[in-house]
Amino acid sequence: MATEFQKRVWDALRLIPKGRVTTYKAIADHLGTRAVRAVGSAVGKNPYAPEVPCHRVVPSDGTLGNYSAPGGPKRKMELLAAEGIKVENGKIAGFETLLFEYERGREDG
DNA sequence: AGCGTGACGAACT
DNA sequence: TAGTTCGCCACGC
Repeated sequence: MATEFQKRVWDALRLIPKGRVTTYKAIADHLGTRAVRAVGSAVGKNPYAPEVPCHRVVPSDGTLGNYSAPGGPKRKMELLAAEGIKVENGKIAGFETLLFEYERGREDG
């Protein structure tokens, strides 16, 4: 079994719509933490790989980042391509456009 | 309880 | 623009 923190992360990944991508920063902020490291670490420990779209998570840099799964970042790129997300030169095509953000109940905009 | 590491981020040089 | 460094929180030993 995993810790509560990890479950928070994996649950957040499931909120990512298909054909979209999010950033570790967004998740970290969504969880209320500032350590994107802790998030990435939890994502990497994601045992529900096919159930949790960990491949839809990318750094704020717009790059693929890393991938612990058997295949490496290359496999991650193919997974994104299967979602309709194209990757060029190891970076997300239209990253800022496909970027998905979590709602925080903001009303001021 | 303390030290080192990690699927990152932002600032500095 | 590119490379390097510190900080962050949680996990494992």
